[in-house]
Order: sequence, then C-alpha cells, then structure tokens
Amino acid sequence: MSLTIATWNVNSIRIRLDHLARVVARCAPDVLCLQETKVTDDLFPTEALAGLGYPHQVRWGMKAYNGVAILSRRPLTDDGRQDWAGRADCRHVWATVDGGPGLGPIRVHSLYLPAGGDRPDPEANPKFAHKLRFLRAQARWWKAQRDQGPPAVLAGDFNVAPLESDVWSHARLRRVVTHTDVERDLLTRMMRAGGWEDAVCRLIPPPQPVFTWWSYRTPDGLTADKGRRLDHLWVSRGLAERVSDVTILKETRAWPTPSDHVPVVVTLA
DNA sequence: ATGGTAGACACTCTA
Repeated sequence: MSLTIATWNVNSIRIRLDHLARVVARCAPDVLCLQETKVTDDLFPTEALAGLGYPHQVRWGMKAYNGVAILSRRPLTDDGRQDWAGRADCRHVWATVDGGPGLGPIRVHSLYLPAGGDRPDPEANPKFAHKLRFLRAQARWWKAQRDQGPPAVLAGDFNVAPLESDVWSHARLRRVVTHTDVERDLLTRMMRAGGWEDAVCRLIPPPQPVFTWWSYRTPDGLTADKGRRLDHLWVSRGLAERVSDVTILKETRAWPTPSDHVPVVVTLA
C-alpha cells in the first residue's frame, strides 16, 4: 500500500481545472494540497473536482486572494483550519487521511505562507514583517505540536527557498525576498522545531537544484531555468523512511496559461 | 531604480 500526495499552488482553482485534470491523468495523487485557490467556498468547483476523482474535500477560501484546500480520493476526517499572525486570510487547513496498511492515519496540512512583498526590510515593508511574524508563529506552533497526534505531512507554498541550491543564482538572490538569510534561517528553524524532514531532499539530495516556481515576469525564465524552490513537502520523522518517490511536474509550467508554480508529488510506501 | 506578467475584480490589489 502507498499514498501519493501532491502540493500545488494553482493560482486560481477555477481557471486551472483543465490543468488539474491533466496533472491527475499524469500522476493520480491520492491527496492534493492546493494553495491560492482564490475563491470563496460557495463558488468552489466542488462537483468538477469530485468528477476528477476527488469527492472528499476540505476548502477554505476568500474572494480574490489566498485560499487553500485538500482534495482526496479517500475520506478525510478531523479537518481543521487556523488563522496566523493576527489575520483571517485562509492560509492553513488540515485533515486526516488513512494511508492504509503499514502507514495508518496521516494528518495532512495544506499551508500557504505570505509572499512578503518586494523589499526584504521589515521596517519599510509591512508585508515582509508579516511574513517573518508568520514564520516565527509557525515555529512556535510546530514545536508545541511535535510528536502529538498521528504522523503528519506539511505541504504547501512556503514562499521561501531555503538552500543555496534552491535558486538559480544564490549570489544574485541573496537580497531578494524568498531567499534572504533571515527567511532561510526562520524556515529552517520552523522545520527543526517541528521535527520535520524534507521529503524532496531525501530523494533528491542537495546540492542538486530543484525548482518549483518560475516567475511570470521573466520572459526567458523557464527556458533559462531561472527558477526557485518555493513549494515544499515535509514529513514527520516517522514517515521519512517511507518516502519512496518524488516527482516535480515541471512540464506543467510549459502548458498554455500555466500557474507559475508546478506540482510537487511525493509517494509514501 | 524600475518594470516585467498573471489573476481577480472592478481600477487597483497581490503575487
């Protein structure tokens, strides 16, 4: 028995339904963690996604911005949601899925961390200050949650590229939001506090570069491979040895009218 | 220092 979990920032679930169908045809994940759904729950495409094989859904969205969801082929139980850094902006949901014999129940989190604006200065840029507050709060939360409840998966768009090999040029991006020292340090702290292990790094060891995002604004960004690894899938310690496959679906970025992020797909066996 | 593209929504925001 195995469980395949994907995480993908779709940049609008309604405009990405066709791509979602193609992703499902490609890798048939059991569980899909989505970010930037950009839709309120009453307008969420529940039926269309059930028709793709995902009748079990947890979604939490708002108008125009943010929004997260978990779609599953198998029943979801004990679902929850939480606000962070003093804002009600639909960035974190979770639910428990049965991984089957040998895996048992697994709590899956879909998380969308703030992008942080343009200037990496918390004094001058309130969005960056918010991002740092969010990261610190996450580290505190996961430290308290550590070793509680079932084995867990934390997946999503974290908007931080923590390793030097997570960006196309470490030297040129060190002062760019997503790859500054303070963000990289806080994400590492959050990971250690929760006892998380990076499932992708487990099978694709650094410094092998892995990118999951290519900016819309860089015309040659994809062909020149000027990417960053902003999307992550972490597993709690008990699951680290179960990571049996990792796939980054880079091809989706070259499809017509793509999301700027691509799916990260991890199989636990 | 600036502007580049995309999505939502209603003209400007966020990424």
